[in-house]
Amino acid sequence: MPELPEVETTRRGIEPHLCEQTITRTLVRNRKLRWPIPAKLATELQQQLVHSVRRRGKYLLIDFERGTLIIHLGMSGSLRILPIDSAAEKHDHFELQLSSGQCLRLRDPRRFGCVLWTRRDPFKHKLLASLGPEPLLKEFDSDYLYARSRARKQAVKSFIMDSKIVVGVGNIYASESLFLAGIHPQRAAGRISEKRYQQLVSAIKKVLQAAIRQGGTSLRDFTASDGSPGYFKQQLNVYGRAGEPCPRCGRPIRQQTIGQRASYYCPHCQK
DNA sequence: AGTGCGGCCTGTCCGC
DNA sequence: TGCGGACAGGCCGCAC
Repeated sequence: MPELPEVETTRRGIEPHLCEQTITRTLVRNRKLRWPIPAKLATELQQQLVHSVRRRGKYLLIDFERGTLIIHLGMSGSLRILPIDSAAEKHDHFELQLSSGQCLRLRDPRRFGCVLWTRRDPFKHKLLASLGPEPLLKEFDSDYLYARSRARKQAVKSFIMDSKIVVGVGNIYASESLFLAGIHPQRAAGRISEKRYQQLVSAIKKVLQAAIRQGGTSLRDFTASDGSPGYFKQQLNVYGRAGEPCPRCGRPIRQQTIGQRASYYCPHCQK
Protein backbone atom coordinates (compact mmCIF):
# COMPACT_ATOMS: atom_id res chain seq x y z
CA MET A 1 0.00 0.00 0.00
CA PRO A 2 1.63 3.22 -1.11
CA GLU A 3 2.10 5.61 1.75
CA LEU A 4 3.84 8.95 1.30
CA PRO A 5 7.32 7.38 1.52
CA GLU A 6 6.49 4.90 -1.22
CA VAL A 7 5.04 7.60 -3.42
CA GLU A 8 8.24 9.60 -2.94
CA THR A 9 10.27 6.48 -3.71
CA THR A 10 8.19 5.98 -6.84
CA ARG A 11 8.76 9.60 -7.86
CA ARG A 12 12.51 9.27 -7.48
CA GLY A 13 12.44 5.97 -9.35
CA ILE A 14 10.53 7.13 -12.41
CA GLU A 15 11.83 10.70 -12.71
CA PRO A 16 15.10 9.93 -14.53
CA HIS A 17 13.27 7.71 -17.04
CA LEU A 18 10.61 10.31 -17.83
CA CYS A 19 12.31 13.70 -17.92
CA GLU A 20 13.03 15.03 -21.41
CA GLN A 21 11.21 12.08 -22.95
CA THR A 22 8.45 12.46 -25.53
CA ILE A 23 5.17 10.56 -25.33
CA THR A 24 4.87 8.42 -28.43
CA ARG A 25 1.64 6.70 -27.43
CA THR A 26 -0.85 6.64 -24.55
CA LEU A 27 -2.65 3.39 -23.81
CA VAL A 28 -5.77 3.11 -21.68
CA ARG A 29 -6.78 -0.50 -21.06
CA ASN A 30 -9.33 0.28 -18.38
CA ARG A 31 -10.65 3.77 -17.94
CA LYS A 32 -12.57 2.97 -14.78
CA LEU A 33 -10.47 4.11 -11.84
CA ARG A 34 -11.77 6.16 -8.90
CA TRP A 35 -12.58 8.73 -11.55
CA PRO A 36 -12.57 7.82 -15.23
CA ILE A 37 -9.33 8.48 -17.08
CA PRO A 38 -10.19 11.46 -19.35
CA ALA A 39 -11.22 10.37 -22.85
CA LYS A 40 -9.10 13.02 -24.58
CA LEU A 41 -5.94 12.20 -22.64
CA ALA A 42 -4.23 10.25 -25.43
CA THR A 43 -4.67 13.18 -27.83
CA GLU A 44 -3.55 15.72 -25.22
CA LEU A 45 -0.33 13.87 -24.47
CA GLN A 46 0.71 12.93 -27.99
CA GLN A 47 4.27 14.05 -28.75
CA GLN A 48 4.46 16.08 -25.54
CA LEU A 49 7.71 16.42 -23.64
CA VAL A 50 7.96 15.58 -19.92
CA HIS A 51 9.46 18.46 -17.96
CA SER A 52 9.44 17.25 -14.38
CA VAL A 53 7.97 14.76 -11.92
CA ARG A 54 6.78 16.22 -8.64
CA ARG A 55 4.90 15.03 -5.58
CA ARG A 56 2.28 16.75 -3.44
CA GLY A 57 1.08 14.60 -0.55
CA LYS A 58 0.39 11.24 -2.13
CA TYR A 59 -0.28 12.76 -5.55
CA LEU A 60 2.32 12.42 -8.29
CA LEU A 61 2.51 15.28 -10.78
CA ILE A 62 4.01 14.71 -14.21
CA ASP A 63 4.51 18.08 -15.85
CA PHE A 64 4.30 18.45 -19.61
CA GLU A 65 4.55 21.46 -21.89
CA ARG A 66 0.81 22.03 -21.99
CA GLY A 67 -0.43 20.62 -18.70
CA THR A 68 0.07 18.21 -15.83
CA LEU A 69 -0.88 14.59 -15.28
CA ILE A 70 -2.13 14.00 -11.74
CA ILE A 71 -1.72 10.42 -10.55
CA HIS A 72 -2.82 8.90 -7.25
CA LEU A 73 -1.94 5.30 -6.46
CA GLY A 74 -4.85 4.75 -4.09
CA MET A 75 -4.53 1.56 -2.09
CA SER A 76 -2.94 -0.84 -4.48
CA GLY A 77 -1.45 1.19 -7.31
CA SER A 78 2.11 0.94 -8.56
CA LEU A 79 4.07 2.51 -11.40
CA ARG A 80 6.87 0.74 -13.20
CA ILE A 81 9.29 1.47 -15.99
CA LEU A 82 9.28 -1.40 -18.50
CA PRO A 83 10.25 -2.11 -22.09
CA ILE A 84 7.41 -1.14 -24.45
CA ASP A 85 6.98 -4.69 -25.69
CA SER A 86 6.66 -6.33 -22.27
CA ALA A 87 3.34 -8.10 -21.80
CA ALA A 88 0.64 -6.27 -19.86
CA GLU A 89 -1.12 -8.14 -17.12
CA LYS A 90 -4.61 -8.22 -15.72
CA HIS A 91 -4.55 -5.04 -13.65
CA ASP A 92 -2.33 -2.92 -15.89
CA HIS A 93 -4.78 -0.15 -16.74
CA PHE A 94 -2.75 2.69 -18.12
CA GLU A 95 0.53 3.23 -19.94
CA LEU A 96 2.67 6.03 -21.34
CA GLN A 97 5.01 4.94 -24.10
CA LEU A 98 8.21 6.94 -24.34
CA SER A 99 10.63 7.87 -27.08
CA SER A 100 13.30 5.89 -25.19
CA GLY A 101 11.54 2.62 -26.03
CA GLN A 102 10.39 2.20 -22.46
CA CYS A 103 7.00 2.80 -20.95
CA LEU A 104 5.51 3.92 -17.65
CA ARG A 105 2.84 1.42 -16.67
CA LEU A 106 0.19 1.76 -13.96
CA ARG A 107 -1.07 -1.34 -12.20
CA ASP A 108 -3.90 -0.97 -9.71
CA PRO A 109 -5.92 -4.08 -8.78
CA ARG A 110 -8.39 -2.26 -6.52
CA ARG A 111 -8.71 0.76 -8.77
CA PHE A 112 -8.84 3.28 -5.93
CA GLY A 113 -6.25 5.37 -7.71
CA CYS A 114 -6.73 7.97 -10.42
CA VAL A 115 -5.14 9.50 -13.52
CA LEU A 116 -6.30 13.04 -14.26
CA TRP A 117 -5.23 15.86 -16.53
CA THR A 118 -5.12 19.58 -15.94
CA ARG A 119 -3.92 22.45 -18.12
CA ARG A 120 -3.80 24.79 -15.16
CA ASP A 121 -1.57 24.99 -12.09
CA PRO A 122 -2.11 21.51 -10.56
CA PHE A 123 -1.90 22.95 -7.06
CA LYS A 124 -5.14 24.78 -7.88
CA HIS A 125 -6.85 21.58 -8.94
CA LYS A 126 -9.84 20.72 -6.78
CA LEU A 127 -8.14 17.63 -5.34
CA LEU A 128 -5.00 19.50 -4.32
CA ALA A 129 -6.23 22.99 -3.53
CA SER A 130 -7.06 22.48 0.14
CA LEU A 131 -4.33 20.07 1.16
CA GLY A 132 -2.45 20.76 4.37
CA PRO A 133 1.33 21.21 4.59
CA GLU A 134 3.92 18.59 3.69
CA PRO A 135 4.86 16.83 6.94
CA LEU A 136 8.61 16.92 6.25
CA LEU A 137 8.80 20.66 5.61
CA LYS A 138 9.52 23.25 8.28
CA GLU A 139 6.09 24.80 7.97
CA PHE A 140 4.69 21.65 9.59
CA ASP A 141 5.61 22.35 13.19
CA SER A 142 4.03 22.19 16.64
CA ASP A 143 2.86 25.81 16.51
CA TYR A 144 0.86 25.00 13.40
CA LEU A 145 -0.56 21.69 14.60
CA TYR A 146 -1.40 23.04 18.03
CA ALA A 147 -3.19 26.05 16.54
CA ARG A 148 -5.23 23.91 14.17
CA SER A 149 -6.23 21.52 16.94
CA ARG A 150 -7.83 24.05 19.27
CA ALA A 151 -11.49 23.39 20.06
CA ARG A 152 -11.47 20.19 18.05
CA LYS A 153 -13.13 17.25 19.75
CA GLN A 154 -12.07 14.75 17.11
CA ALA A 155 -9.75 11.89 18.09
CA VAL A 156 -6.14 12.97 17.54
CA LYS A 157 -5.56 9.99 15.28
CA SER A 158 -8.34 11.05 12.90
CA PHE A 159 -7.09 14.64 13.17
CA ILE A 160 -3.56 13.86 11.94
CA MET A 161 -4.95 11.59 9.21
CA ASP A 162 -7.00 14.50 7.80
CA SER A 163 -5.23 15.65 4.63
CA LYS A 164 -6.52 19.19 5.15
CA ILE A 165 -4.47 19.27 8.37
CA VAL A 166 -1.35 17.52 7.09
CA VAL A 167 -0.80 15.28 4.08
CA GLY A 168 0.70 11.82 3.95
CA VAL A 169 0.00 10.47 7.43
CA GLY A 170 -1.73 7.17 6.65
CA ASN A 171 -3.25 4.66 9.00
CA ILE A 172 0.01 2.86 9.72
CA TYR A 173 2.09 5.97 10.39
CA ALA A 174 -0.62 7.57 12.50
CA SER A 175 -0.53 4.64 14.93
CA GLU A 176 3.25 4.50 14.92
CA SER A 177 3.71 8.24 15.47
CA LEU A 178 1.24 8.33 18.36
CA PHE A 179 3.05 5.43 19.98
CA LEU A 180 6.40 7.20 19.73
CA ALA A 181 4.87 10.38 21.15
CA GLY A 182 3.10 8.51 23.96
CA ILE A 183 -0.32 9.89 23.04
CA HIS A 184 -3.51 7.85 23.19
CA PRO A 185 -5.04 7.76 19.69
CA GLN A 186 -8.52 8.52 20.94
CA ARG A 187 -7.61 11.61 22.95
CA ALA A 188 -9.44 14.70 21.70
CA ALA A 189 -7.12 16.74 19.47
CA GLY A 190 -8.11 19.96 21.25
CA ARG A 191 -7.13 18.58 24.65
CA ILE A 192 -3.45 18.00 24.01
CA SER A 193 -0.79 20.44 25.18
CA GLU A 194 1.58 22.31 22.91
CA LYS A 195 4.48 20.43 24.45
CA ARG A 196 2.95 17.07 23.51
CA TYR A 197 2.32 18.35 19.98
CA GLN A 198 6.05 19.02 19.76
CA GLN A 199 6.63 15.36 20.51
CA LEU A 200 3.99 14.30 18.02
CA VAL A 201 5.34 16.46 15.20
CA SER A 202 8.86 15.16 15.72
CA ALA A 203 7.53 11.57 15.86
CA ILE A 204 5.67 12.01 12.55
CA LYS A 205 8.77 13.41 10.86
CA LYS A 206 10.95 10.67 12.30
CA VAL A 207 8.65 7.84 11.24
CA LEU A 208 8.18 9.20 7.71
CA GLN A 209 11.89 9.82 7.22
CA ALA A 210 12.73 6.32 8.41
CA ALA A 211 10.17 4.89 5.99
CA ILE A 212 11.59 6.92 3.10
CA ARG A 213 14.98 5.42 3.86
CA GLN A 214 13.26 2.03 3.66
CA GLY A 215 11.85 3.13 0.32
CA GLY A 216 15.40 3.02 -0.89
CA THR A 217 15.23 -0.69 -0.29
CA SER A 218 11.96 -1.21 -2.12
CA LEU A 219 13.36 0.84 -4.99
CA ARG A 220 15.57 -2.08 -5.94
CA ASP A 221 12.68 -4.47 -6.35
CA PHE A 222 10.66 -1.71 -7.90
CA THR A 223 9.22 -4.13 -10.45
CA ALA A 224 8.00 -6.59 -7.84
CA SER A 225 4.27 -6.56 -7.31
CA ASP A 226 3.83 -7.05 -3.62
CA GLY A 227 1.52 -4.44 -2.09
CA SER A 228 2.32 -5.67 1.42
CA PRO A 229 4.44 -3.84 4.00
CA GLY A 230 6.98 -6.68 3.78
CA TYR A 231 10.41 -5.50 4.89
CA PHE A 232 8.91 -2.54 6.64
CA LYS A 233 6.60 -4.56 8.83
CA GLN A 234 9.30 -5.83 11.14
CA GLN A 235 10.11 -2.38 12.42
CA LEU A 236 6.59 -1.37 13.24
CA ASN A 237 6.14 -0.97 16.99
CA VAL A 238 2.39 -1.36 17.29
CA TYR A 239 0.66 -1.52 13.91
CA GLY A 240 -0.88 -4.95 13.29
CA ARG A 241 0.44 -6.24 16.61
CA ALA A 242 -2.72 -6.59 18.72
CA GLY A 243 -2.05 -8.86 21.70
CA GLU A 244 1.72 -8.77 21.25
CA PRO A 245 3.87 -7.21 23.99
CA CYS A 246 4.52 -3.47 23.84
CA PRO A 247 8.20 -2.95 22.91
CA ARG A 248 8.50 -0.41 25.72
CA CYS A 249 6.62 -1.92 28.68
CA GLY A 250 5.78 -5.47 27.64
CA ARG A 251 2.07 -5.20 28.22
CA PRO A 252 -0.26 -6.31 25.43
CA ILE A 253 -0.96 -3.93 22.55
CA ARG A 254 -4.61 -3.15 22.06
CA GLN A 255 -6.59 -2.78 18.85
CA GLN A 256 -9.51 -0.41 18.60
CA THR A 257 -11.51 1.05 15.74
CA ILE A 258 -11.26 4.82 15.54
CA GLY A 259 -12.97 6.66 12.71
CA GLN A 260 -13.64 3.32 10.96
CA ARG A 261 -9.94 2.51 10.94
CA ALA A 262 -8.05 -0.16 12.83
CA SER A 263 -5.86 1.53 15.42
CA TYR A 264 -3.14 0.03 17.58
CA TYR A 265 -1.72 1.40 20.81
CA CYS A 266 -0.34 0.57 24.24
CA PRO A 267 -2.88 1.59 26.89
CA HIS A 268 -0.08 1.83 29.44
CA CYS A 269 2.42 3.94 27.48
CA GLN A 270 -0.08 6.13 25.62
CA LYS A 271 -2.28 8.52 27.58
C1' DA B 1 -17.54 24.48 10.34
C1' DG B 2 -16.52 20.27 12.21
C1' DT B 3 -17.53 15.54 12.11
C1' DG B 4 -18.96 10.96 10.77
C1' DC B 5 -20.05 7.78 7.37
C1' DG B 6 -21.05 5.53 2.67
C1' DG B 7 -19.01 3.96 -1.26
C1' DC B 8 -15.70 2.67 -4.54
C1' DC B 9 -12.80 -2.19 -5.54
C1' DT B 10 -10.31 -6.83 -5.24
C1' DG B 11 -7.18 -10.06 -2.88
C1' DT B 12 -6.85 -12.53 1.24
C1' DC B 13 -8.38 -14.96 4.98
C1' DC B 14 -11.68 -17.53 7.73
C1' DG B 15 -15.38 -20.72 8.73
C1' DC B 16 -18.37 -24.11 7.15
C1' DT C 1 -11.74 -28.67 -1.77
C1' DG C 2 -14.94 -25.06 -2.76
C1' DC C 3 -17.63 -21.23 -1.62
C1' DG C 4 -19.55 -17.20 0.54
C1' DG C 5 -18.77 -13.48 3.40
C1' DA C 6 -16.08 -10.27 6.16
C1' DC C 7 -12.46 -7.22 5.97
C1' DA C 8 -8.82 -3.87 4.78
C1' DG C 9 -7.75 0.62 3.20
C1' DG C 10 -7.32 6.28 0.89
C1' DC C 11 -10.14 9.67 0.63
C1' DC C 12 -13.90 12.20 -1.77
C1' DG C 13 -18.50 13.76 -1.27
C1' DC C 14 -22.44 14.09 1.20
C1' DA C 15 -25.46 14.54 5.34
C1' DC C 16 -26.14 16.29 9.72
